[in-house]
Amino acid sequence: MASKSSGGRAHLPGFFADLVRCETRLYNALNDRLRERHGIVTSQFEFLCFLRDHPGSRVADLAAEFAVGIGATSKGIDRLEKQAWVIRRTNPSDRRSSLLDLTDDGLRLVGAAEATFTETLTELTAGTLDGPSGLAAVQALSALRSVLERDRIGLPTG
Amino acid sequence: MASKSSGGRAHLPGFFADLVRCETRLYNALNDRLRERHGIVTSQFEFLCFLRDHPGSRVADLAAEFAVGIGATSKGIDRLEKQAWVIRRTNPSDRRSSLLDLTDDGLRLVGAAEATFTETLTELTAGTLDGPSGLAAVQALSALRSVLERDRIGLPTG
DNA sequence: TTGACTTGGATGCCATGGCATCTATCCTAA
DNA sequence: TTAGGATAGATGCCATGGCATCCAAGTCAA
Repeated sequence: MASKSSGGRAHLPGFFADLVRCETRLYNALNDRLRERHGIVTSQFEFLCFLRDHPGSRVADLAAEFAVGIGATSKGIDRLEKQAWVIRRTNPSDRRSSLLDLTDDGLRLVGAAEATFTETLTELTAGTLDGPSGLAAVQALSALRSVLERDRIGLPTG
Repeated sequence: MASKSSGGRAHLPGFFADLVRCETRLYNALNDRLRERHGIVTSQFEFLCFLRDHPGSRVADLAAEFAVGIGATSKGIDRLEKQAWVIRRTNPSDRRSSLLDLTDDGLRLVGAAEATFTETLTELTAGTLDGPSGLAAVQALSALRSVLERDRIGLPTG
């Protein structure tokens, strides 16, 4: 009662539980579909999308975007490169790093996978995010994400 | 334009990205705090909370709740049992399964960890979930979770 | 009762991520 | 120029989760 907005605080634990459960189940369901239709999983789809939208990124850029470790990111790119969806180009202005780009195959793949992704997500969330409350949810999560990124919250060590 | 509520559909991919990024970073940050102060990670905290609130649950109940595989759940309980925070009691009415309960140590642990958990979460989300828009977000995620659970979306195989 | 089938969950193998470590490269100051 | 430190990221070890498999126990029909 004494603190302002204490009404919101009270269900923070519930909010977190819902957040994690939604994420887990959507991620699992998208994994199934993407694997079945395109032979990739959601994390790979996200890497490919990012590289399409940010060509010439470095491993560290992906790691920061997705809040995963550098090592894991490097290994993830290894796997995408092994499939010839991504190429590492030596960075001409800093030979410690590489610049990452999609191959033509990678570009085709991400286009096809994106259709599956959007379609599946639409189907899974049908109805529940329409309307003003859904819009508010979308905006609130976006705001929360911005704050977490600004404060560099939850970045793994390496 | 032709479809109703198409305005919401358009940013579904963005919504998903924000959802996953928030989840990842909050989970990472909570892991750090809980590990440092109590020697557990967030997934263990969640298991312990569930067992406190649902004593006598079976492995399958936890698996369903958290949308993880039975095998992974069994191994997670192994680890909690090894620390003497949880005990398996043979189920008198079905000897294939065990009933799970917190020990006194487990009960003390979950109480202490809960304070850290709520405090950290409050700190990390400070401001962004207050107000009517935040409340709507909380409710929308809760509704989405209900639908995903009702339709058994995203449950792993084993 | 018993034999076929189902179910709960324990276990093993593999893939992935965190973290520590290592190397190559870059930067800075003397 | 070069020595000391910082940085990018590749690699190795370990922990965890998915999935397949296996076994014990339950169910049901004949």
